[in-house]
Amino acid sequence: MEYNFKEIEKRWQEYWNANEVYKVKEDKSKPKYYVLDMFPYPSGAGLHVGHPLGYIASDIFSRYKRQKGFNVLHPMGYDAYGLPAEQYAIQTGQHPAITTENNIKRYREQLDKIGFCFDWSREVRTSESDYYHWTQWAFIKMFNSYYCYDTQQARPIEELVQAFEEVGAGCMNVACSCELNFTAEEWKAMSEKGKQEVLLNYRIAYLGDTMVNWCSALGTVLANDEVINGLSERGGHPVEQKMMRQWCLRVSAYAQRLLDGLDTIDWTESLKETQRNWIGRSEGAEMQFKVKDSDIEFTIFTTRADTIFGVTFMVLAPESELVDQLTTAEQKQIVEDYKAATKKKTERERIAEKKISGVFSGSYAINPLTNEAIPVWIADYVLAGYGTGAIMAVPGHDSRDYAFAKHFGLPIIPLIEGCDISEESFDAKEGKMINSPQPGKGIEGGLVLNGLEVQEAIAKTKIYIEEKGLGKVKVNYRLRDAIFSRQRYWGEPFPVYYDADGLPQMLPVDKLPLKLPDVDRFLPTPTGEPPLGNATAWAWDIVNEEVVETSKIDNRTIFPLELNTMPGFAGSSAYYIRYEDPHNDKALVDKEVNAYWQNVDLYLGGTEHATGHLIYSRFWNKFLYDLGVIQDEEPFKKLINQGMIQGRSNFVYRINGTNTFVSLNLKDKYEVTPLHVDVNIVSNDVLDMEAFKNWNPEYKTAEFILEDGKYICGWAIEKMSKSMFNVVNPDMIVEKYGADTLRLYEMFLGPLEQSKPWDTNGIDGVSRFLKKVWGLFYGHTDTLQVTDEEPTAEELKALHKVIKKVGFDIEHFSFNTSISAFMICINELTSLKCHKRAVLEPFLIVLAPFAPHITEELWHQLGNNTTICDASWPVYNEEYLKENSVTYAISFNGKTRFNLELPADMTKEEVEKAALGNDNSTKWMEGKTPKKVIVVPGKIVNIVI
RNA sequence: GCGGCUGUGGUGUAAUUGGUAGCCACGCCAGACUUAGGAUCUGGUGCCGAGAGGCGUGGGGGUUCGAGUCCCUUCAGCCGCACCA
Repeated sequence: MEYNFKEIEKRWQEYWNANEVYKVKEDKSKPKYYVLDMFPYPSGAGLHVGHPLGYIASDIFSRYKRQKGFNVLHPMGYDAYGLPAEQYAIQTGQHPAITTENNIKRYREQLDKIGFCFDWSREVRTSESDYYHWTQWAFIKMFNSYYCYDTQQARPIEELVQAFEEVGAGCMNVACSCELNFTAEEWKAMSEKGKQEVLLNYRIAYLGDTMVNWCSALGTVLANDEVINGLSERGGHPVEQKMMRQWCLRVSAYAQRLLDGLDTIDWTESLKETQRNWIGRSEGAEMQFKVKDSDIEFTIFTTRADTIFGVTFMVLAPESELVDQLTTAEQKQIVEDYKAATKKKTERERIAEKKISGVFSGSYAINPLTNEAIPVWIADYVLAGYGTGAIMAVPGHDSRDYAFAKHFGLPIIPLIEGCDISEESFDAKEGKMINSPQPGKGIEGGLVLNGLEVQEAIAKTKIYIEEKGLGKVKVNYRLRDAIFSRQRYWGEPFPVYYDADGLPQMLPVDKLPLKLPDVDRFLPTPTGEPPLGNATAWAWDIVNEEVVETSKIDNRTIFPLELNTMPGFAGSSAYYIRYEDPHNDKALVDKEVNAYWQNVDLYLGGTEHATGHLIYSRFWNKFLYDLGVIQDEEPFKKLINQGMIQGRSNFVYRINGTNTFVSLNLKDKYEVTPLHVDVNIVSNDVLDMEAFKNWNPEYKTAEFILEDGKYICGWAIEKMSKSMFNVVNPDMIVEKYGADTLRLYEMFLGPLEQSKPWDTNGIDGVSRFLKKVWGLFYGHTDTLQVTDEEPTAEELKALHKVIKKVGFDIEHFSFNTSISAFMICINELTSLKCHKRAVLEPFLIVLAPFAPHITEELWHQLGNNTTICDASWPVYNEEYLKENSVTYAISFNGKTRFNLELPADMTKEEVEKAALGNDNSTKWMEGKTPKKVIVVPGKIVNIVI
């Protein structure tokens, strides 16, 4: 009987669906385990073989955990809002909801074929209103919260208002956009509008004027992580900096917690490091510098407070507000020109140019420690967005300041003993300080750093400036607030309207969800408003508390709704929580349900989300934790990044000017052009010539120069993409080899976390293996090959070896080696014909879930009435593995010379004796007596002569 | 520039975590069965050497009886951050 995977897989797929085998409920009698995959964006191209890699791994792990007695939550859903569907809509007029629906259908079909154990009853889609209801709800909560640094958590905004009424803003240690200082009286004197404007500086979701990444090609702003080297991540369009009023999330308030949290989670070091870089904590000090002959004072940030005596000039970012204040009349023209020139350049150009430029402002600042006057320059190498947009320049010990000083002939002072600054600055934070000014000479206090190590000097200077009130210790973060508005249609609408004062107001939460309205065109309105401006039914009737059609309104108080939509990361930030309680219409998640499922135990997905989704999601989660909605501060306990599957392209070589193609190893004899050929008509690099002729009319008349009667194609590793004809579709593999083969092969390809090219060439190995498994049960007959014989000791040993190894490897996410181990086991068990075969079933269920159909009959013969899916992992018994003999490697002076098989229960002394007392040893010892004999039990005996 | 990761046969990889390097596969070679083979089965396959034997985990050095594994150094590749003060 043939191994008929098509029939087997179809039958099981139907069985699973009909019986809802993988549906899970909270079950307090079992420990929970939560396995999550990063949900896919359902693109029009469907899945290629790279997509299921992580899903297969998580599926194996889920099935394993389930067999180990855990109640496993393993859901799946769709990140359904996003740009591609909208771009497609703009081009074709097809509504994104329709394309998305179609794509999801296709995805589901493909996923089902591969045989995953997802609980589809918990499916979520970010574009469904009962899902984004809770995205909008969280946004409102963020709007109504501020961040308190003292308690390190989000607090209700009412508390802040109360504090303002009682003590004003002076001594509040809270996160805000710009530091404000007002008394309780001043606060009370403000108008309601004024108060609201002030509060926007504190809210966690706030409307603020910020420099944004504006991408005119996409017609929207983008978050920092969506911009790579000055180009948009999607589409690669240029991005410019622009000041715009946008919704933002105060992610920066959580910087320290996002950093600290990394130490509590089990992620790869490289990913944590990427996040640390992105958060970019730096400890330093802020110092005030007075401007000579003026009342103006400005603040700089430095991590090298110890270099204060080496400051020879100051630099302001051209965008800094101080520039206008500090520019003297005679420098005005030159400064204006410089500002204009800088503005014209994109950030990308500025970085790429690497040309030193800058102008003198005409003003001088006073070094607060030496009272010396130092020139203030304006240069674009200082960024407005980081720190205070102003620096003290220490050319002796900072390479950028050094280059600037050399270029403009400014003085350079060395501050560290023995450093050579004739060619370059000395940036290292090590060495003994020199060149502190002598105390007394009219210098206040007198800070002397001479002789101190750099680190000591930094600490001493910080203390000094705090004591003297010259500045304060400050921690700076690179992490910016997230810009949360997109001028796009296909996203979550904001639950926001604007009142008569133009102030943003939240919709009442009981009116959520605010549904995305229909529009007939997806481009911005003629007046330049976002696409939602095309909706006729898009205003808020405050009296009747409803969304109304503006065209039908007469004499009612209505206010315009926000026309921006939320960005992609809004919907993906808390989806894991929603899976726990997907149909709850009272809350994001029920508290008790959340207390049971908690956070994600294992999260699988690609590294590409390191600075996007994985930061936002942690932020969002921490915010919900602060609210008390969920019980865990971190969303994902363990994270595994599966590697990318690259494409393996094939080439044919056309002799120039002909329609003749020459095989790979003969091509050097001709002038040829390599051409991509569809990998699906190539097998083991051998071209199917008939298929090639039919592939493209151009090649209908193709002729071939063969080697050994075959046409051998060349190959290269490239990104998997349509244009390179190297896309391998999982459906085709399933069709040809079966889903179990696909699953096993994807795992067998190599370590999960490594990127690797897809190469269908090796798939025959696992395909043969599964046929062998089949043969193990059926032999060459149609009847099940089973006897009642007890298994032999050898068979039991093979079985228990594999129980141990496969279990261990799965727990360590080493799926390739666990499959290898299983293959060895099957090879060893070919003779096993007894009922113990049933023990193999758990392995099959975990690694190749359709295959247990093979033993379905056997299962019932054995009197089991549970479903095979409930099988439990076999109990490992060390006893069967015990060896009765051990092979020792006998070495002389560290060189192994022969092996010796000895009984396993020998003592060290007995082994030593046996090792020395044989002919081989006598030969190698050449009559000498051993100086030392080292016995490693069960492994090696080294005899030192 | 700073930080992280990775280097093993013709190929993908493995190594009980310091113990006979190359498991399991692909490919290749030989054989068997076949009208046929892109089917199946059996055996072989790190490199050099006719052989005994020697050499082998990017290179160099070290620790150790013993190193792919630990330490130092160097080279190559991939990834993240980057006029971040």
